Amino acid sequence: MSRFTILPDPRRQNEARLTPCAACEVRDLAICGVLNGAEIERVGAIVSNVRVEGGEVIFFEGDDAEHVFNIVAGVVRLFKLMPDGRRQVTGFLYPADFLGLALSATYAYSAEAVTPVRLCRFPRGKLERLLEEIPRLEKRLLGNAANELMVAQDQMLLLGRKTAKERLASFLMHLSSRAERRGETADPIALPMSRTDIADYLGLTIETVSRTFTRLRKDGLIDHADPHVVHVLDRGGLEELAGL
Amino acid sequence: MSRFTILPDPRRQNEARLTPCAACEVRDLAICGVLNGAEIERVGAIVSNVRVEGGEVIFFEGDDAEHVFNIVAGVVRLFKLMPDGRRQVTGFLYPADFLGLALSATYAYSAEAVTPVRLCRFPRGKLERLLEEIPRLEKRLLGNAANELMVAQDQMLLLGRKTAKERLASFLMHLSSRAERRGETADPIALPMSRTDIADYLGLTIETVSRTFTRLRKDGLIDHADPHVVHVLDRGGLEELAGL
DNA sequence: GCGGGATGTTGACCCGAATCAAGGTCGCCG
DNA sequence: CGGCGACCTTGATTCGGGTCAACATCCCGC
Repeated sequence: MSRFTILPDPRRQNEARLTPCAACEVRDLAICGVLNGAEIERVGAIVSNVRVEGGEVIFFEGDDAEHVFNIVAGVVRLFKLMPDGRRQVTGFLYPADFLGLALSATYAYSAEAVTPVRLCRFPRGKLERLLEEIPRLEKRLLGNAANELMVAQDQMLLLGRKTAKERLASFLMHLSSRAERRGETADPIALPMSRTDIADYLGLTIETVSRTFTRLRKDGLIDHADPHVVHVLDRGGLEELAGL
Repeated sequence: MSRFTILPDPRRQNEARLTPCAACEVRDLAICGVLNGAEIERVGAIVSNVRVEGGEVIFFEGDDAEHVFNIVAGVVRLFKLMPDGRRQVTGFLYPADFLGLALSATYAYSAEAVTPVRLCRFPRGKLERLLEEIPRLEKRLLGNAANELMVAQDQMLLLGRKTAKERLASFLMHLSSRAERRGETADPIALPMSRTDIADYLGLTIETVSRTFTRLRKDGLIDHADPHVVHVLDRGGLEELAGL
């Protein structure tokens, strides 16, 4: 019934208790980065560690929003579905990203693991109580939300007004600069998601995504032997196309 | 140089001081709805009343984000521009809506008045200090942001996956239910914005918007003698089309 | 009341991306 | 190691919405 496995190995649970949030590998980048030692312990007391296999559901649009999450490792896709199956991917989340903020009682979108994922899970009620006591954390969440809104507006511009080539260039530049911000390499861009995911994110079909990759390659802007690794050959040209 | 006129008539300024935020006509619907008497006075001490003519700029993307605003009366459009002039309208704001939340030092989008507008203007720094002292207000802003994010995701689905007919139906249902929430009539839907605005909001051209209005009319879903007033003939059909 | 600009509608045609269809590549399991 | 299924690429054709163009309507100022 459960959609994820709480780490079942007692040794691991123990390990989680011994090296909790204080030693979290994404702490500084995540919302927890604003917390001091005493505060981080309080957070540690309410979180669970959760694993989800690639392709598995984390939650569905309409589910009771009982938890919020921080991504510790792996990549997650968020999406909305129409009754006839049309899908719009609204975002890809990476380690340190926050997931599940909902005003209403239910989630407004679905979340699935793209790769195997490790999540830090907060019961919503307990987190809300913690927010009362740590205004700095609430401020951090507000900053987060403002940032997500900015990204969402960029995405609306992309979906409403850009051509297929511009969309793909924007997507690649976006991934590249995010990787850089996380301290990873900006040049060979890793694409953990499938062509279908990319298409549903960019408002295109898989065929158009594939053809557009080929066009960018023929134009000398990128190179890719492996469909999931893209080498940037002409960053300036890509940025130009992306509209930056 | 200034893009707006602070009420110049001393009688009015006086009036504003005598009947300030406490008597604000949109107070309950706006973020100020969470404030008590003493708090609202503190807000009243930092706001200015501002008027903007229809078609005038409120701020441009890239401007220093010195103020945030509450809309008291009128309709505002938010949009992003590409270097070649392509425009994406990211939202229409109505009385009681909050405007200008920005994490960065500059606005991430432009705002213009669609109709003549009255704004309540907060210097950003002063509001931030107020937020420190009134956590309830910050919580309200967070709720606001979460809500805007939900709307933004719906809009991404619209822009990425819906047909022209579905987009227009979604738009009309959206306006209608917002009007209802503000206590206005849900049936004759007022469209204060131009076809160009609607097109740039829905990721279409004005011609397609116009043709699609005609199609909805021929399908018996709506009626409109005046292009800025739409009568709903078949709400169920529109909702179905909109995907609800 | 009349002329002109802004806004909206309609028609003819075109084009970029969708659809339909066929292979290609890779990895996994028997 | 061979076959099957998932995923990606490429080609041929179609189609929804864009572009270009003409015209209608309204409003505003003179």
